[in-house]
This record gives sequence, structure tokens and C-alpha cells, in this order.
Amino acid sequence: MSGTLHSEAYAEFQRRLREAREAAGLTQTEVAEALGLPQSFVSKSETGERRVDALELARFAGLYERRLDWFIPKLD
Amino acid sequence: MSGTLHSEAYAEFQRRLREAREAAGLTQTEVAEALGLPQSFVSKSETGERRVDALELARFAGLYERRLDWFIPKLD
DNA sequence: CCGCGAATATCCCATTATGGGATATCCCGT
DNA sequence: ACGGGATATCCCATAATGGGATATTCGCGG
Repeated sequence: MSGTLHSEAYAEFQRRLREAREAAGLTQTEVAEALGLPQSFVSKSETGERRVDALELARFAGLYERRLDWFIPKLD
Repeated sequence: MSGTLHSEAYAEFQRRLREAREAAGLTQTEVAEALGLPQSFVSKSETGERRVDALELARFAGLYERRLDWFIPKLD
């Protein structure tokens, strides 16, 4: 199922991840610091260089104040 | 952040993943077939042998009829 | 246009995770 | 204790990841 990373659904997911961060008025560096991770981690998460697992998404969602569902592209 | 897989939070997450499946009255094999994946995939997801990314969780959640938030252990 | 500093993306590659068919185990009703 | 369904483990070639360092892009003031 790993291959799914480069599907349209993932692309949309990544787009939302970025959109939510920007809407929250945060830079990747700020998010990185808040989570105690390197900036490249945030960048990779948003560009699809790496997968974002369930609990990681939950942390992003918390920071951005969004429900988890908000990030999931509906249908396929 | 990968290391987090063996944290208490993940353990709880995995517990819920299984709980939801059982509550839905499905076996790992049935879920596997529904998702077009091997049974070992479902087993590994529930035992923490592998990470469950955001979109994968969404598929499980769909099958089990649960909100994504339901799977996320609150706090810490 | 040019220059800067901030913001974001890429490199690199040793280390670690993953896929999934096959097989072993576990679990439980009878 | 047996039968068989349900779940866990094996194995290991292949693919993903981490993260500091570095490159690139983006705005914007002058």
C-alpha cells in the first residue's frame, strides 16, 4: 500500500497539510520547533517526500486546530 | 519521529484499531480482502509491526464506521 | 532591477522499515 | 484433545527515513 504515496489522494492530502499550516499563520520552522523536529521533516511531509502517519497527523491537526477529517480527501 | 511507533500512544492507537474492527464484526482476513491487501498487513497494523499512515487510517475508519478522531489517544 | 534575509526544498546515504506469501501459533467450541 | 478459523511471525530483497547541511526560491524594500 506504500505506493499510494504518489497518488492523487496523497497529493491532495499534502496540499491540505500546507494549507492548514499557512492558515494557522505558521512557518515550517515554527511548526518544526513546536514539534521538536527538523524543518526538513515538515517540508517532506508537505511535499510527499515522506509519509505522515496517523499520530503525526494528529499532532499537526492539533497545532493547526483542524479536525483530522479535514485533511482527508473524500472519495478514492 | 519514527521511533514513536513503540510509544504508549501508539500502543493505545493499535488497541483501538483492533477494537474498532472487532466491534464492526470483521476478521483481519475480511478487512484485508475489502482493502485488497494481505492479512499480514492488517495484523501488522494492529500489532505495531508497521506504521499506519493518515490515508490508510481513513480507509480503516471508513470500513469500521468511526471518525478518525476516535482512534487518536488524547493527551501526551 | 538588485540585494537580502526568510522560507522552503534537496542532498546524501547509513540506518531502519516494509511487503507479502508462506508458515507457525493461538484460540475456542464441542 | 481435535479441527479449523483467526492471528502472528518469518524472511530478506527492496524501499523508505532522518536530519544536518546546503541549495533554491520567494518577497519585498530601496
